[in-house]
Amino acid sequence: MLGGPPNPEIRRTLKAAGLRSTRQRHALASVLLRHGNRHVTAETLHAEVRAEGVKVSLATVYNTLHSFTRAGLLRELMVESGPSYFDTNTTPHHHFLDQRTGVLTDIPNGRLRVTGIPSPPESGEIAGVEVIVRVHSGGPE
Amino acid sequence: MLGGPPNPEIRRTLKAAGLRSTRQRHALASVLLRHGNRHVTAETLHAEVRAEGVKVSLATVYNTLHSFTRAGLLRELMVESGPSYFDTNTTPHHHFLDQRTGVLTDIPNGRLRVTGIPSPPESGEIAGVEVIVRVHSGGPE
DNA sequence: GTGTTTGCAAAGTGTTTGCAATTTA
DNA sequence: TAAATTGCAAACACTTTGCAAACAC
Repeated sequence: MLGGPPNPEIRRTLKAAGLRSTRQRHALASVLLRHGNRHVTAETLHAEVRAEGVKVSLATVYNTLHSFTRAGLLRELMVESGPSYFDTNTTPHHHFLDQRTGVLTDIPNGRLRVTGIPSPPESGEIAGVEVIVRVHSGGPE
Repeated sequence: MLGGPPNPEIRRTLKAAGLRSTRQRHALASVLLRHGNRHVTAETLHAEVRAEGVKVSLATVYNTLHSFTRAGLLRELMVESGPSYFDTNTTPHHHFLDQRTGVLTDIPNGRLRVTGIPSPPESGEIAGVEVIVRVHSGGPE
């Protein structure tokens, strides 16, 4: 399903990000951007492209995830110990973290507000605010 | 400064937490609880007790940090890739993270509010809300 | 004395890196 | 063909673990 000819739209996306369109990057971008918002780790993404028959090394998956992040195509989330997550939703938003399953879910940018932030120490500027709402779901009955 | 006789208050704290008062745990607790709120990693704490002349292995520091966390004496923060931080302030509060220096600072429990959290997926219950305010400070002139 | 804790070294995870071979533009 | 990218294996940072010796109660 992925060995075919390059998709011109993905090629354009990579170009626009200043990245050469290689077979590996194309396959990764294609999987990442195929559905809506996703939270992947290097391992899960690697498994996914390989399952489609594309040969990519794990090191390349790491490199590519970072390139994509630098290019603004992804956002990196360091939520727990364990692997980093990469979020295909790069707009400002926050997350639910299910403590039992480890699953991350977007909190849609909407009603959630953080107010009353005091001014930062060291005369610094606020670069971003991240909210994690830890949830414990009741497990399967 | 730390090789002396055990401090009875620290012994009591450990006892109350259901932990035997060993030389190592006593030294670690003593350093941790000496000043106000602190953010330590296993490495920084290890260096600190050893600088006081107490011999403790790094493995024991890790074990002890987790015991203390389980006992409610510390709170673990996983803020970035890199090492875990342990916070001696176990009351609900949030943090500034200086992106340049990596330094964590408490946001005192006060005006900061998170409002408009939608109900969690999977009929889960909210177990906690964590806010990280990323700050970029202007570096030393 | 008995069960707990320690320290070491080894193993484990997740990630990065050096570098030769390959590929892209 | 020049510059970028890949893949491998080795290195890396942080953390956990197995187990014998040491220790607290």
